[in-house]
Amino acid sequence: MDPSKPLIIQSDLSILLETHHPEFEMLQGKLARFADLVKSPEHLHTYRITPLSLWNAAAAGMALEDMTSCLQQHAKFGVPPAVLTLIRKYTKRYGILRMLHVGNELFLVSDDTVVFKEISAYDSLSKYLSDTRGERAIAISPSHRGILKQELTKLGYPVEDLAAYRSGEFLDIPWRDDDTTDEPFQLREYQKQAVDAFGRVDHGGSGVLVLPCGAGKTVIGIAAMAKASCATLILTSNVTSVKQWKREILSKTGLTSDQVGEYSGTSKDIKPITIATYQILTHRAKKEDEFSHLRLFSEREWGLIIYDEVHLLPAPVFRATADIQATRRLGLTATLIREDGLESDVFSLVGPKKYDMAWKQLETMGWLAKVTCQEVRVPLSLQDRDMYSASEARHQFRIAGENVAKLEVIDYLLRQHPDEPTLIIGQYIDQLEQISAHTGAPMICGNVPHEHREELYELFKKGLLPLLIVSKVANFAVDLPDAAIAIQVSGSYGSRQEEAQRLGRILRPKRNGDNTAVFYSLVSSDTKEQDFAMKRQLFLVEQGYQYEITSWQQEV
DNA sequence: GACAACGAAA
DNA sequence: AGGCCTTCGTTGTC
Repeated sequence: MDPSKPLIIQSDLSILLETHHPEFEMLQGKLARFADLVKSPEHLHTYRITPLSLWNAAAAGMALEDMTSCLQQHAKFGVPPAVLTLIRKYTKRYGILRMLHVGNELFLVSDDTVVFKEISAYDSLSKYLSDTRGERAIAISPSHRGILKQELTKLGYPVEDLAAYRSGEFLDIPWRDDDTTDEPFQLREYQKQAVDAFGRVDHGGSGVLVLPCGAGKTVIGIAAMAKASCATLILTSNVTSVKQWKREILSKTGLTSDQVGEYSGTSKDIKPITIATYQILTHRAKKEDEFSHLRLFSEREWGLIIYDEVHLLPAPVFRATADIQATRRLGLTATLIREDGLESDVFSLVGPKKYDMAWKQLETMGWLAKVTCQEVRVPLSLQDRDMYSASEARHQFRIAGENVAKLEVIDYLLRQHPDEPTLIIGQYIDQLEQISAHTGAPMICGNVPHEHREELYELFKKGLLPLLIVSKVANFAVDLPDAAIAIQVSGSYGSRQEEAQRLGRILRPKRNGDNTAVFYSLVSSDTKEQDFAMKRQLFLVEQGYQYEITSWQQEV
């Protein structure tokens, strides 16, 4: 026992980390690789180790000894033997079952005959596992490759999929020789590592790369495409992003515009490289209709499918993905967290985590700005306080979010940063209109035409407009210019992704000197909003951002 | 055939 | 639990 150590390991696989300990930051970085942060009050953070967090860590190349020794070296009261046993057991599970081809046949194999017996005992699996070939192999129908992995993962038996892929239609994708500059395009070191981690054939050909906003995920996707040299289907979250992929592909590779198609509401171009939105794949005119656009998956001999923002992948696309397991798949995301809990389907159907890069590490290397986070607690104004206590529970969150006392905090913060490009981001149109009227700055929400948006973006970029107020459009607008200050005035309940996305708006490296940016989150004190704010921050705290909490005192 | 306006879906 | 944004596909207009 050593009380000076910062970790307490509990037998339910939760870990407590003291935040004021000198080794806090180092351990935060390590734990994030194989455990999930579940609570982050000021003095003591709680992590939880789950089977899935261990499998993803193992798939990304983290050794069992790295995890256990990290715990053993820093545990105040030692590591309960039962915990070590469980970690070992779960981690080793990944790799016990493997899927592979022998000749043209697909097999589920294992050296562990006990595990084999265990899974055979499940009634729900028996229909996939009838064709046994001795004690260590079961022949699998190719059409069950996805559903079987999905089911086994849910039952606690992840499958390492080393089976072959179809090569798909060949397509030469050369990097463009750039005539206009002397500098040929170069992947950054970590981008190369990510592409290599994905491409390692001995580890299976599909998986997910986890990198922060602004790390260049598109470029990594293009590099993976170029390496695979095949017809590629790219799925992404919205039309702006479709256009962005197309632009990047045309500028970075030797492909011409007649080889790159957009599949969306307006055009249904299926080309060797085709870019589509998740929305069109899951579009139906009526609820009882079928998802007719899912046919896109088999309209061509795709050799690679890229799932951009894989944390947004909708359920019907999972189902379609289960059916195309012989096609290589690459998932790209800033976070494996889904607000709907379908993380295990990403793992089994798109693929395990192959590579991750911590946000703070990119910051240290200078690829991201140094962001300070501040939560400003604002007491409810008198009128809002009455309304808050008199309202039904389901209205209270909004009242707290729209607290008018936030206006004077905004004034104060704007005075603190007079010369820096600033975004105010919020959830409620009414509130944002009020702020717009109060500050005189323009607001962009859903019904502002794109043409007008672009004008405002342009002015903001040139520095002619110092302040821009944006609604939830900020969650989607790929082309929203970068700022140095972000003030979040309200948000959607406990969305960790939204918080990360908004912080992402100020991450791009700053040209002026110290490369710093500030993210403010305005929260009504002693309300529901305060509880949700903590939940929202979890992902960023896991990534090493510390929220400094200040209480707003009314100015006299 | 282009494009604005609208309702439905998620 | 609720609010907002986006996108699709259809209809109406020239």
